[in-house]
Amino acid sequence: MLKQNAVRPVVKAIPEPVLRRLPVYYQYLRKINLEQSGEYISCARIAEDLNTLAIQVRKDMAITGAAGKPKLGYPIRELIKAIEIFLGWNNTSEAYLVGAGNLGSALLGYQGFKDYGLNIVAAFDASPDKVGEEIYGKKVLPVKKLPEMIRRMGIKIGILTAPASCAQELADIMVNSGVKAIWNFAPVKISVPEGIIVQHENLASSLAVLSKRLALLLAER
Amino acid sequence: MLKQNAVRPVVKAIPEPVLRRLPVYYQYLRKINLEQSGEYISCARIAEDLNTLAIQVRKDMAITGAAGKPKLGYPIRELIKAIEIFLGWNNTSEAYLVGAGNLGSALLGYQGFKDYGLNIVAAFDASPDKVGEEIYGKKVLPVKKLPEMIRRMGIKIGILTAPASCAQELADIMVNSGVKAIWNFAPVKISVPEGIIVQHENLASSLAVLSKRLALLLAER
DNA sequence: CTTTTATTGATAAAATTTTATCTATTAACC
DNA sequence: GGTTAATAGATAAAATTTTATCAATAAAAG
Repeated sequence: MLKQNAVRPVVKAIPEPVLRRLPVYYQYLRKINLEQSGEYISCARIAEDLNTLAIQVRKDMAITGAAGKPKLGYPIRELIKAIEIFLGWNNTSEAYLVGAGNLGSALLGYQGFKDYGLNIVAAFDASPDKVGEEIYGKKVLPVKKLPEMIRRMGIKIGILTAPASCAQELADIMVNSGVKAIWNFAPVKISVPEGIIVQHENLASSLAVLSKRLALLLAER
Repeated sequence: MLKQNAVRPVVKAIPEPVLRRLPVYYQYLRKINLEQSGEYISCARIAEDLNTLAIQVRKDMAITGAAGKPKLGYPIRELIKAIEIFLGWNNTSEAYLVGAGNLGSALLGYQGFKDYGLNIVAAFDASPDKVGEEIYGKKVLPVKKLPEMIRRMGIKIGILTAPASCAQELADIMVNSGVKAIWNFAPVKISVPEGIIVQHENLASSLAVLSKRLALLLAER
């Protein structure tokens, strides 16, 4: 009999702060890779440019498995590759976007996602006005067809940009049809069964950090 | 002579995770306040609904200064008010948005900001096509006028939704004209003088967390 | 009016994350 | 080729954040 507990954490949980920093390095390194000719880059340099600490950069890189050389630093392209592979951005995942409003349209038009291995295949909306339209080359389909399409295409990622009032309902539909991860832009918490991932994107959270810092700054006299 | 160091941290630095959670409570509490009739709500209930831990909720609430009553919980409306005041969302700040592209337009159209004390007064863009337009009732002005307008209106917050390639340049303009905080949606790190706040909103960071979790989930067989 | 119980608030422990220090490696220089 | 210096990698310490425990309080019940 196999000891399940001993086997499970082969894939050690990655600290969220690390995961959030990796894309920052990634964007930076790709830029550097285009701009400069050198093959290698040091932690110190990365840290300076991104104003953080060299040690943190080194630790973060260690997590992706990237290896550097003493006196030289990390090979830039390998570093990029390592992050890409680590995050699973090397092979594209297809996603449906649900809710073709302002924000939804903006996301449909965002070219950057392909760099992150995300391909938004189509959009869905409840409004008859929007259905049939094309937004940045992506078809807008009726929500009614969502379950069938998720199943047929084996879609695992849903991007939820619908109003708060229907977010839960749409999340349920997605989950029941086989979606495993929901990127939730609606400003409400949505409940999902265990084993389903919800990544809540909350502009307000970010704004809160800014607001409070600004308030403190301005209060300093 | 006053000891500056002793005086400075009257306003204790607030942990960022706490700041990021407060808006989640805020959104939740406002919803609860409309939906249910009870005056009070307990940590346990909040924690259950938001699936987190009661202790964490209590700690977070303590930071805002909100006080609860044994056996009853927290007065809902006071809690909402406490968060609002704590984050400085009770009095509105005016902001300019720079870069009226897809994302910029989406933000201009987002009604929620007024709940967070943020009022986007106008947009600026470099493209002559966009200048003169109105987006969701907000005028799009030429970037050339940005410095003057920031000064004249005493704007402290800039929302940067321009392409990566001109982000730094626009940030410099804003800072030089008096902006104290930049909410940066461009996928590049921008450098600012000390004392200026940059809040970097990186979709890729959020996506990274989702990607990795999904990869781990699917790898679990 | 006393007892019970749910709940906050305070204090303490544990876990995690960040930062520092030290060691080993290797390219560049002499 | 040996020496120096820059840099990654490993280990350890510090700081922060989360979670647990316990004590105090006051509403509700008897």
